[in-house]
Amino acid sequence: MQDDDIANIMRALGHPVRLNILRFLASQQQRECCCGDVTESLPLAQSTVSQHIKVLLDAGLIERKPHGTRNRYMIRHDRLAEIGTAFGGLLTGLNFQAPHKEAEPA
Amino acid sequence: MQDDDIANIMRALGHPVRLNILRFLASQQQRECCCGDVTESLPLAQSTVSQHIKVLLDAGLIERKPHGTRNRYMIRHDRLAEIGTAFGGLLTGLNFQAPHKEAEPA
DNA sequence: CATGTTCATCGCATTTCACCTATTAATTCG
DNA sequence: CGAATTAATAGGTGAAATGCGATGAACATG
Repeated sequence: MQDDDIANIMRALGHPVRLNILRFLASQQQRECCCGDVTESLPLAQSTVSQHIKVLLDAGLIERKPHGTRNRYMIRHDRLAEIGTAFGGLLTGLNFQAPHKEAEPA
Repeated sequence: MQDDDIANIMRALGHPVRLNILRFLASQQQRECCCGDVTESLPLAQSTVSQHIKVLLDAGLIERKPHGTRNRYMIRHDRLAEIGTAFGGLLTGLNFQAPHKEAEPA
C-alpha cells in the first residue's frame, strides 16, 4: 500500500463523526442499516451524513448494497484487515531505526 | 483515548508529506536532525515544512529539543506505542479480529 | 398513474488546509 | 555590538472540507 493510500485512509478516519458512523455500523451489523438509521444516531442533517458515508465509501472502508428504496451499508472487514497490516507496518517502520537505543519502558 | 484524539492523530497522519517527515526522522534518529535537514529532503519551502512539523508536534507524534540555534526533532516512540494500541482497539471494536501481531516497541 | 419514502447530489456559505514569500525571534560568533 | 544562521510565525491565496436546505432519481405501493 502506497503512502497516498494510507494518507487517504487516515484522512477518512480523521473525523469524529466518521468514527461514530463506523462504530454504529459495527454495532448494527446484522440488522438493516441504512443512511436514515445512521442519521438518527447523529445530530446532523441527512445530507451531511450521506457525505460522510461517501468519504468512507471512497476510502473503501464500507460498502453499499441497494435494498429496495434503501441502501444497506456495511463495514468492509477485508479492507480493515489490510489497513491494520499497513498501519502496523508503518509503526514498525518508524520504530525500527533505533537498534541500540530502545524506548525505555517506565 | 477519546475519539477526538484519535481523529486528530489520524488527521495528522493523513498527509503524505507528514508521513515522509516521520520516516525521515526515523531514518536519522541518531544524528542531528533539524528543520533544515527535513526541508532538504523535500521539494517544499522551509515554512511549509515547519508547519507540517507543527502539526506533528501538536498531535504529539514528535518532540522538539532546542539545540543552539537549531531545533532537533525526534519521534515520540512512547506515543507511537499508545497510538498503536488505540488503533488496534478501534479495529477490534469494529469487529476486526486481528490475525497479525501488533507493532510495539518491545 | 399518483403518492410516499429514501437518499445521493447539487448549490451555497463558512471554515480549515496547504502552500508560498517575507518577516521576526533567538542564538552564535567575529 | 553587528552579522549570520536557523526556524517559527505572519499574511495572502487558492483548494478542499464541512455543514446546511433543496432537488431529483429510484423504488414501492395504493
